[in-house]
Amino acid sequence: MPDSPGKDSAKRLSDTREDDSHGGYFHNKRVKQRAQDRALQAQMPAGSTSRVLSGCTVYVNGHTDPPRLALHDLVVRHGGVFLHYLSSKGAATHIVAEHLPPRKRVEFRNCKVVSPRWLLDSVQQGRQLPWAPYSVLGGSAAENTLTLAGADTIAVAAESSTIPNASVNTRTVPSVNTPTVAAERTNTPTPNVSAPTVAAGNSNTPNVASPTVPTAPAPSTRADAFPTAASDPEAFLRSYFEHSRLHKLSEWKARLRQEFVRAHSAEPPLTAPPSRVLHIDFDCFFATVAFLHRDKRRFPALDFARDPVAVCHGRGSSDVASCNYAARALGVRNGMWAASAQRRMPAGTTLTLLPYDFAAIEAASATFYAVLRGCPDFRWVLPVSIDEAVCVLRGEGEDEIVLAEQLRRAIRERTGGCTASVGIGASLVLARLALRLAKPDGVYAAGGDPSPPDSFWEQFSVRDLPGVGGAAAAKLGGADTATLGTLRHSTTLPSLQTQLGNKLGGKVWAALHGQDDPESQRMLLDPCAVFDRKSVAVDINWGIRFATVAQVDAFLDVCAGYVANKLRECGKRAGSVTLKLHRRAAGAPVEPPKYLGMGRCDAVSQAAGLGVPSGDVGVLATELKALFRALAVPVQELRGVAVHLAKLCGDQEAGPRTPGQWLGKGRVGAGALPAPVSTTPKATTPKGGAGPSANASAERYRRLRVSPVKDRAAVPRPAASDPGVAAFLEALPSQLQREVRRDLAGAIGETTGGGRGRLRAEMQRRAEAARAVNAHLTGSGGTLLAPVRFQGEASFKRVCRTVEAWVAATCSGDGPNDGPHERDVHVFLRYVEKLCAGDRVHLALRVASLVSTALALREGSCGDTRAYAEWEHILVRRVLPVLNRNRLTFQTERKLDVEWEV
DNA sequence: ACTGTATTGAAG
DNA sequence: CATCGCTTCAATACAGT
Ligand SMILES: Nc1ccn([C@H]2C[C@H](O)[C@@H](COP(=O)(O)OP(=O)(O)OP(=O)(O)O)O2)c(=O)n1
Ligand SMILES: [Mg+2]
Ligand SMILES: [Mg+2]
Repeated sequence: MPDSPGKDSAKRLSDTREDDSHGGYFHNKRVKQRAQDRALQAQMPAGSTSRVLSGCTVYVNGHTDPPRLALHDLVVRHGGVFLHYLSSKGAATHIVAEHLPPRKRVEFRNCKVVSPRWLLDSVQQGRQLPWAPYSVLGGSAAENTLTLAGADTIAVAAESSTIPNASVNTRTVPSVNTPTVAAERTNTPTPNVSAPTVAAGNSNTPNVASPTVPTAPAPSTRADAFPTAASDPEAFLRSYFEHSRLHKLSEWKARLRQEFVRAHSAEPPLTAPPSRVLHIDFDCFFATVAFLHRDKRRFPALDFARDPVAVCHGRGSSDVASCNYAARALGVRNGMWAASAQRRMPAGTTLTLLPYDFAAIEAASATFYAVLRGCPDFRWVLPVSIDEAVCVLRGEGEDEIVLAEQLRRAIRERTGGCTASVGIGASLVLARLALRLAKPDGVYAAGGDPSPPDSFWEQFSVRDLPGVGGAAAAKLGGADTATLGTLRHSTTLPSLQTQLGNKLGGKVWAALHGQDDPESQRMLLDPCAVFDRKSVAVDINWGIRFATVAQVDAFLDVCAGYVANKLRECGKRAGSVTLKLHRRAAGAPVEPPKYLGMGRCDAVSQAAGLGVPSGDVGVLATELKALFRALAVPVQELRGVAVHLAKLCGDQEAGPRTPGQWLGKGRVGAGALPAPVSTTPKATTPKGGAGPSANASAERYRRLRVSPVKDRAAVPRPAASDPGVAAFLEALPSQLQREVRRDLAGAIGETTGGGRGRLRAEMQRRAEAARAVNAHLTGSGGTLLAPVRFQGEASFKRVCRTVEAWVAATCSGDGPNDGPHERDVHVFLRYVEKLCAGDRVHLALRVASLVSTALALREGSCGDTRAYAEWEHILVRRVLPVLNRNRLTFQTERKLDVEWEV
C-alpha cells in the first residue's frame, strides 16, 4: 500500500473533498497529485474540458486499452479525479479495468468496476452513463437502452458473460497495418515485429451503433426528437457537431495549437531552421482505431491486413473518413463516398463499414502526443492534426531511424496496436514526402546532398506535394509532370509561376529542390506566431433547409452565440464578421444525392466591419441578420451558412481606434468613453409633453456640430452629412450604413464608373438581390412576413415611400410650420416599435435609415436647419432608443463617438 | 503603390 | 432509412484611393 497507514482519518477524508485549503502544505502525494491535475485541467483550453466526470474518482487497475496515460488525460480533462494509488477500496468511485484476476475480483466485488469504455462513452455522450452495462465483474442485465444526447436511441447489448470468450480474438496484435514490401525502402530497417503483449480488447465493449445496425426509432411526438436546423437550431447544432468528423478534426487541431502556444509562448523563435525534422502520422487512423475497438461479436474474424475496411456513418452517400490499406489497394480513398468505395470491390470481396469511435480516437491521440512530448530529442512537437505531428530535432539526429522505431513501437504498444509511420528529412517537405514512402507502418529517412537522388523523386506525382491539390494539379496537367522526377528536370521557376501563380509556383519550385518556401518555414522558426489564432468561425453546410426568414434568423442567433462563445473561450474580440452562404446552384436538384447535403451550390459572402471590436452576441446577431438580407438568398435555396470572425484582438486590448483617438481629440482620460447607446437613459430627452422646443433643438444642433466625430478616413462619409445624423448612421448595422451611403452617392451623382469582370457580376447580383429583398419586404411572397401596417399601408416598400414623402414635406423650408408634427412622429414611432416587436428589427432599421438618408440629402439643397435639427433629435433621441430596446437583435455594446451630454 | 474585400484552394 | 460536406489560413483578383 503506497499510502502511509498512519495518517489520521480526518486528513484522509479531506482527500476526497473538493477543498484542500485545510493545511498550509500538502500532506501526501495523492493530494498533491490532485492539485496538479486541477492545474492541468486549468491549462487545458476551455472548450476541451467539461464537468462530465465530476464526482467521479477513478482508479485504473492493471493494463488497459486505452492505456492509463490516455485515461488520465481523459478523466482530468472532464473534471474527474484520477487516483494513482488506491489507499482503500472506498477511495475510488469507479475502478477501471479490462479484466480482473480472481483475487481482485473478490476484493472488488462491492465496487463499481467498469471497462474503460464506460469513460469513453460517458465523455462522448456528455453525461455519466449507467455503469452496470460496463461492469467487468459481470452483470445480469440482458439488455439496456442508452439514450444518446441527440435523442436517438440505440439498443445496447450488455456483457452477458464474464467468461473470457474463446471465440473473441485474443491473439496479440503486433500491428494491424502490414508494411509494404517496397524495395525502395532500403534505408529502412525492417520494423521489429516481435510481438508486444497488448491484447486486443477483452470486449466488455457494449455494442455501439454501427452503420449496419439500424438505430431504434424514437417514440417521436416530441418536438425535439429529431431536431432540425429549422425546428430546433441549438439542438441540431449540438447533435450535428457531435457526429461531424470534420468538425472534430478542426476542433482538435485548434485545441492542440492552443496547448502548444500555452506551453511554449515564452520561448524565443529560432534564428535558423533546424537541420532535421521528423514527421509522424498514424496509418489510416480512424480505420485502425475503429477496427481495434470494433464490436467483436459482430466482426469476429475481420482481418485488418487483408479485408478492406472503411469508417463512415452510413452506406450510400456517406463519406469514408478513413479506409485501411487493403481498401486502398482496391482504389478506395479517404473522403470518397461509401457507395463509391463499395463499387470498387471486386466480386466476392466486401467492404466492411465500421462506425466512428471518437472517444477512442481522442485517447489514442493523447497517448501519441504524450509519447512524443516525452521524447528529449525534440525541441518542439508541432501539432499538425489529431493523428500527426512534426517533431523538430535538437541536434543532427544521428540515430534518427532508431529513434523513429522506438517512438513507433511505444505508440503502437501503448495504443493497443495503432501503427504510425515516420518520415525524416532536412526540410518539412522532404520529411513529408519521406512519410509517404514510409507508409504504412514504416520509416523513411530522406538523404542525399543537397537533395535526394532522382530515384527518390520518381516515386511521386505533383499531387503528393504539399499545397498541390486537384486544381493545381490540373493546371500543371502536362506530360512532363507525370512524376516529380521528370518535372524537376523539365520545368523552370517562371514557368511554374505562370501556371500556378507566384507563390505556389515558388513553393513547388522550392519543393523540387528539397526546400521549404518561407511561408512554410515560419512554422519551424516561430510556431507560436503561426499557431496564434487569427480568426474564429462556424460553418454548417449540412442539414440546412429553411422555409421562413424567421427560421434563418433563429439559426443565425445560434451561430452568433456559438462564435461569441468561442471568442470568449480564446479571450478575443472580433473586428469584422462575415456571413457566407451556400445557395443551390441553378439547375441543381432541390434535394441532392447526399442526404441533407448541400449539393451543387454557389457561394456568396459579405463582411461587415464592427467599428469597435466586439464579442457580443447581440452585435453579431444583428450584423448577421442584416448581412443575410443583403445577400438576399431566398430561404428555400439556402444550403449552407457560415459565420467568420476576423480582425481579432485581445479581450483587454484596445481596438484599433478607441481610446487613443479620444485622447487625440484632447478629450478626457482613457476610462471616459461615452456610455453605450443602449444604456443612455432617455432621461435627458426634453420631453415637454410635445415635440422638442426649437431652442433645445438648436442648442443640441450646435453642440453636435462641434462635438468630436469618428475618424473620417476610417469611416467614409456621405457627401452631405451632419454629425448628428452621422452618429445615428453609425449606430446602425454596417450593412445599412453601406446602403445608406450608396443611396446618397447615387442620388448626389457620385456614381462610380461602370466596370467589367467582377463589377458586372456584382451589379447583376445586386439587381437580383434587390428583387429578392423586395420579395421579402413587400410581403409579395405572402409567407415571409405578416403585415405590419403604417397609415394603412402593409407594403413595406410603400411605407418607405410614404415616409420619404413625409420627410420631404416637413423640410420644405417654409418657415415656422416646418418640422414633423408630433402626432406623426408618434405614429411613426409606434410603427417602428411594432416592427421590433414583430421580430422585424431589420425593417425598423431600414425605415429609420431611410429617414436619415432623406435628411442628409435635403440638408445640402434646402437649408431649413430648424426642421433638420428636429428630425435629428427625433432620430437620435426617440428612434434609436426604440431600436436599442430590442437587446437580443440589436447592439448592446457598440459605443458612439459622439458626446450626447456635456 | 497601396488598401480592403470577396473568392478560391488546400489541409486533415 | 439516409447522414452528420469543418475550419483555418494563404493567395489571388479586383476595385477604390
Ligand atoms: N478526407 C478526410 C481525410 C482525413 N480524415 C480523418 C480520418 C483520418 O483517419 C484522419 C487522419 O487523416 P490522414 O490524412 O492522416 O489519413 P489516415 O490516417 O486515415 O491515413 P494515412 O495517414 O495512413 O494516409 O483524418 C477525414 O475524416 N476525412
Ligand atoms: Mg494518418
Ligand atoms: Mg494525418
